[in-house]
Amino acid sequence: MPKKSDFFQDVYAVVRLIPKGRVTTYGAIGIYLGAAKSARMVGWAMNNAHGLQPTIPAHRVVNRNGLLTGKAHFKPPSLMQHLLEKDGITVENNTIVNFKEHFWEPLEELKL
DNA sequence: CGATTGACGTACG
DNA sequence: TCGTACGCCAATC
Repeated sequence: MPKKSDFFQDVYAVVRLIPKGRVTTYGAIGIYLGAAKSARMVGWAMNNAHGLQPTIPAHRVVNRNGLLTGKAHFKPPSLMQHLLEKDGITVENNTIVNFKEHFWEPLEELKL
């Protein structure tokens, strides 16, 4: 059977591997997959991941600025911030506080 | 099948 | 520092 774009599957795998209390960026995932310039595809993967199983912690994936750009796609939109705070992450003005400290880079954690 | 859109990021002025 | 332009690739219109 032909398998679908491994790119999307890989995105889901990486997002699922994000530890609790940590966040990453679309660009970081794209770089890890070897598609640094295809950060948009990561976003598309999330869009497709919405509602699929296992649950994808997309709330831990934000843009490079630490801004919850995808919060509008959650149900309700405030759910994203809620989940992040539940993980111990402070969110203010749709932006992660101390984003750099919470940043989780797949290349450093998965390269092993 | 062509044009537009999109949960991004970088480059340029 | 801010705003605009472009690239990237898949899905949608």
